[in-house]
Amino acid sequence: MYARLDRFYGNLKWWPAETPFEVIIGAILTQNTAWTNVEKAIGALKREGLLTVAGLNRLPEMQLAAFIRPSGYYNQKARKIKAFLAFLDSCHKGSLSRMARTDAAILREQLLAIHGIGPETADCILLYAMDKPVFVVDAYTRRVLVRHGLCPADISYEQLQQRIESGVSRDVRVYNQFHALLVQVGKDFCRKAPRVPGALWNPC
DNA sequence: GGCCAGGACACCA
DNA sequence: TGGTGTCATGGC
Repeated sequence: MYARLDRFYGNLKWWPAETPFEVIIGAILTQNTAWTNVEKAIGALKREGLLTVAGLNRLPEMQLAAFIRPSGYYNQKARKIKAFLAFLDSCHKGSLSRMARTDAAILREQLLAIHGIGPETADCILLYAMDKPVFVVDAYTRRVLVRHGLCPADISYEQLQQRIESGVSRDVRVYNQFHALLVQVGKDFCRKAPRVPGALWNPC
């Protein structure tokens, strides 16, 4: 599947961000949200020169919420971003490069302990911002694999992650590209099933 | 006007 | 432990 998708789409060059910090903020903002809405929020922060650790640290939570309003759930997400910044400051002296030198398994546990960072967001940060070999499981990954009969629908996050990681090379570039490919093919051919029982949707 | 989008958490039985 | 409600905007 990886080889076929890679041939079909080519290098998708994920994550769409200019800096590791932008990856982290994007990972929080994209929770249950269309990426086009995240781009508006990221753009608003960039225009004001606020998309830096120092910039967001000095921005009050209420004002941050106003900037990221287009991404939806803006009050929740502003709180989550502030929670991450507090973690970065207390555990890694505010340094992303220092954070990146932390062992992947330990860092994952640290991230999961932060309010608003669950398995998928933590793994996005580990893979796309910290260059750790951790596969990101998301709604598209699950949907595409379930509809190909490659895993049961009720498989847990960690079980599905394990299954994929054991099937491809343990390589940051491969994990990066494979996740991007699954999202792309999911968007193109495997939309969410309609609520009406028995109704048809685009089969993969 | 309704559905959906690259989740996570609080609350309850 | 698992199910359900909540958070919210923008595009189709």
